[in-house]
Amino acid sequence: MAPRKAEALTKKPRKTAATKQRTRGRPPKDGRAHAMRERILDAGEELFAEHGFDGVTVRDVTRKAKVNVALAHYYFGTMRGLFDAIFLRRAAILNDERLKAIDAYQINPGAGGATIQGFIQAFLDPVMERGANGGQGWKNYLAIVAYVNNTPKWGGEVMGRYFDPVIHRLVDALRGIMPGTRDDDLYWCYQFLSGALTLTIAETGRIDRLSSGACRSSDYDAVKARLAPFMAAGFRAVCSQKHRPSAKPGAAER
Amino acid sequence: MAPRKAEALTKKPRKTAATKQRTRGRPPKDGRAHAMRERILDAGEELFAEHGFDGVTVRDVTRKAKVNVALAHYYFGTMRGLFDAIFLRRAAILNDERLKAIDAYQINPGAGGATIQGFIQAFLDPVMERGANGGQGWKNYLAIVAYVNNTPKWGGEVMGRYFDPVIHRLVDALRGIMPGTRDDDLYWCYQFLSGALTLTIAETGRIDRLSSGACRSSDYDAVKARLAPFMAAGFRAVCSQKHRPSAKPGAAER
DNA sequence: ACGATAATTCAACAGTTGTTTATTATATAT
DNA sequence: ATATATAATAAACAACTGTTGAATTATCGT
Repeated sequence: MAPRKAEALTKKPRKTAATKQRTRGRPPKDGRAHAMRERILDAGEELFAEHGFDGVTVRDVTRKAKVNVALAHYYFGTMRGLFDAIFLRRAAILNDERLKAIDAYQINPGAGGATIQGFIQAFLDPVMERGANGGQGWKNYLAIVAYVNNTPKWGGEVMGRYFDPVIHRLVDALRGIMPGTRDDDLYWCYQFLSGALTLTIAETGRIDRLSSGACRSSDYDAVKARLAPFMAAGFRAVCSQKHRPSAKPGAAER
Repeated sequence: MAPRKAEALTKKPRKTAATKQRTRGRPPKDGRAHAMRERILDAGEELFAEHGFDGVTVRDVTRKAKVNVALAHYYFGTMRGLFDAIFLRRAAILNDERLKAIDAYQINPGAGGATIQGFIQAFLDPVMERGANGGQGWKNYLAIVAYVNNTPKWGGEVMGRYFDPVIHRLVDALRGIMPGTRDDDLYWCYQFLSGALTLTIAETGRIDRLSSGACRSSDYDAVKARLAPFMAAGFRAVCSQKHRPSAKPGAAER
């Protein structure tokens, strides 16, 4: 590996007098308790969002947080522990909002009753809201969720532990208004929805270049206006076709 | 880092006589030239598919390929060079097939003329075919494509360099049979398609658990039967709505 | 037959890695 | 006031990292 930093070494601040610079020991409290712990979480969130788990070192994180390396292990034990803490910090908040949004829609779906698109919109809205107006911290967090969801090593287990309840809530609601739909149809459709959402919150910048500027990865308003209608139509197309005798695909379309 | 291997050291094979084990130097040719070069590519493909770029070391690759570390640098210069070589090896094949599939469909779309679903199916078919019947090598490669597409660091540049032509070909074809469609609608819809496809070829195993076994990540036949109809319906729903005066989403549905 | 070239391993390099232990300073409970 | 718990840094650890240069053996062009 190539050397990363080449700085002139600073002269060691011998504690003669005058300055009395404290460099070790517990700091005097200044309002915020656990301030450094959260600095570590924020720095890690930013770095993991950009480089993934394996692309980040503990020292990268503590350097960005302006904190000693050992402090990360003091609070989180291992690097994996740090990652999990970052993942957990916002997961509960987001999942709670999503469950409530689906419940609220089911209780009061507005005129005409509940629709597929309505449930999907409820499922998506909290994510869109955080992505659009939650600040950089939430953007970074969503990028981490995208990373985890797409990583074979973790996509199975880690995502499931935290996100499954909301997803089952959505699938159940959709099954309720599309009676007789097969489970495999429902879950495959959910996967298509999940993939589209995942790539969106990853904000890779790919669509920006691909569309020559017609779209911007960060434009959550544009996504919000299109994703739910798109997905609802997809669910309807796949789940309504009565394909018991394995009907050839491509029969009825356009 | 925890120690990785703890093996009893083998006794050094002093070249007295009899065995005459050659351990260094150019090997006598036995049919296959560049056999070791391809062993490195295969080993890297498998490892990068599972762990991503940063989760793999050159030594991991050469160990799996049963080859000396230095040989990887002899052939590929840097680790990044190795990754690029792996990415490139199958990219040309796949893209060529996809371009031909779209062309073939446009020339002879069958009774009733070309459809949205038809073009999407042509775009997807080569991927589905390789994923279903291409063997483990192609599965690993597709997982790498998924990894690159979802990684902010590379999703923008690397993917574009190799995959853009096929995508523009698809988008142009779709614009042709949906005249007047706005470019942002088209490209956002493509992103939804791309995300769904990406998560599928990542084969994370998530849907297996989520669906309690109703779906299997590796079941490309199931995907093939559902993805194109789903996406075609989504494109139609988003691209046909004449939303010049920014029509409220959720107005006409179900 | 022979020199050049290609393909491979060996051995080392300097820097980085996750983690641990020792040390220091403040806060808090008694 | 004093002991204990908390929050932080400093320094070290052994293992691992990407990469390079030298050594070794086979093939190929002449």
